Amino acid sequence: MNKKEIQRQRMRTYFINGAKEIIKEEGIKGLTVRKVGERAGYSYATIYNYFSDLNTLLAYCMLDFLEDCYHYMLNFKIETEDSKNQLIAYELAYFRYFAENPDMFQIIFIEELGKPPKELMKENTLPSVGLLLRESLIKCAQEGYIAEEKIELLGELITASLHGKLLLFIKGRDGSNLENMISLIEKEMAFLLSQAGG
Amino acid sequence: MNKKEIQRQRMRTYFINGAKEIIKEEGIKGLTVRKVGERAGYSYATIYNYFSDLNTLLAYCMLDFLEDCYHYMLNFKIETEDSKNQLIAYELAYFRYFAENPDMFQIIFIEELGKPPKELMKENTLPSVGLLLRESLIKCAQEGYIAEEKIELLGELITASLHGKLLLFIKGRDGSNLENMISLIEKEMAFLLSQAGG
DNA sequence: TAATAAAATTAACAATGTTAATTTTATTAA
DNA sequence: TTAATAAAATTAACATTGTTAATTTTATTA
Repeated sequence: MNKKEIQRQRMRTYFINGAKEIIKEEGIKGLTVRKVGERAGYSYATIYNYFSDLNTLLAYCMLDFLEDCYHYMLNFKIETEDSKNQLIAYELAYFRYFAENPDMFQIIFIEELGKPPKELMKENTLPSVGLLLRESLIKCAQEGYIAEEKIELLGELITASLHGKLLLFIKGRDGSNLENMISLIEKEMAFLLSQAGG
Repeated sequence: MNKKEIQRQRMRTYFINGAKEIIKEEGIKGLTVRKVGERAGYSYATIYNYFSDLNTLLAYCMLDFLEDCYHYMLNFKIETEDSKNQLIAYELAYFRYFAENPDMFQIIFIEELGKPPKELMKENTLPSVGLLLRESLIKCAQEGYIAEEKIELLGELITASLHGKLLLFIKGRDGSNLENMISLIEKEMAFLLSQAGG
C-alpha cells in the first residue's frame, strides 16, 4: 500500500522538477502542461494522474522555491554583526532576491495556486523566511534596539512594506530603479528601528 | 484631419466601456476580445483597428478605474476632522476599497498593461490617489503631528505597507481576515504618527 | 496463462489572442 | 452622379492553451 504512494510521490517530483526547470529557464509564462510532460519524459495528460490541475503542480513548485529563497537568505547570516545590521542585511537581501527574480515573486505571492495536501501547506506561507525576520527582531529587542512589545508591530510593518515595494517595483508601477529602492529601504529601516526604542 | 481622431477616440471609448462593464460583472478573468466586441457592437477583430492588443485596451481601463478609486476616496474627506484622523480615514478607505474589489487591485497594480499614448501615462501611476495621501501628510506636518522632513519617508512607508498588506491579503497569502487587517493598520498608523513627531 | 486493475497515451474539445484575406462602407476625382 | 480608391469592419483561419474522454499499453493478481 505504502509502496504505491512512494512511487506516486516520486512521479510527482519528476513533474515538479520539470516545471521548476521550465520556470527558471523561460519564466512562469513559459510553463505549459505539454512542456512539463516532455521534461518529465511522459505524455502531457499523464500529469493529470498526479495533480488535479496545473495550478496544483504550481503550488508544489512554489513551496520548493520558497525553500530556495530561505537558503539564499541564510547566506546573509553574519555572526559578527550586531542584530540591527543583521536585520537590515536580511531585509535588503530579501528585496534584492525578488527584485532580481520577479518570477519567483509572481509564483510565491501572486499566482493562483491549487491545493497540495494540507500537511504541506499548514502555516507554510512565509514559513522559514518569515522566521529569519522574527529571529532578528527578537535579537534586536534583546540587544536593546527596540522595545519588546514592538516586535510584532515592526514585523508586520516591515513585511508589508517590503512586499508592497516589491510589487510596485516589479510590476513597473514605481518609476524608481533598484539601487534607489535599496537605499530607500535602508533609510526606512533606520527610521523604524530608531523610533521603536524600548 | 482632427475629425478623424475624434471619431477614433469615440470608437475607443466604446470598447473601453465594454471592457469595463465586463470586468465589473465577471472580473478580469471574464475579459475576452470577443466579449468586448460584442458589448461594443462590433466584431471582435475591429478592436485591433483601435488598440494594438488587449493589454493596451486594459491599460485604458486601468486609468479609468484609478480615477474611480480617487472619487471613491473623496467620499472620506471629513472637513471637521483633524489631519491625523483624516489621514487614517483615507488609509482605511483605500485598503477597504481594494480588499473588497480585488479585481481593481489586480488591474491597477498587477496585470501586465500595454501602452496607451504617453501623455495619458506620464506620472499617472497613483496620480490623484497618491495626492490625497501627500496632502494629508502635509497637513499633519502643519498641525505638528509629524516633522516636516519625515513627510517623504512616511509617505513611502505607508504606501508600501498598504500595498503589501493588500497583496498578501487579496492573494490569500495572509491567513487574516478583513477586520483584523483593518485594526492592524490602525495600530501601525498610530505608531508611525506618534513616533514621527517634529 | 487468463482476467483484471492501473497507468499512460492519443485524440478531441472548447476557448483564447492575434493575423490575413475578404467584404463592406466611406471618400474623393472625374 | 458615377467610377476609382482608401478606410473600416467582418469573416475565416491559426497556433496555443488547459482539460477530459476514449483507447491502448503495462502491471498485478487469480
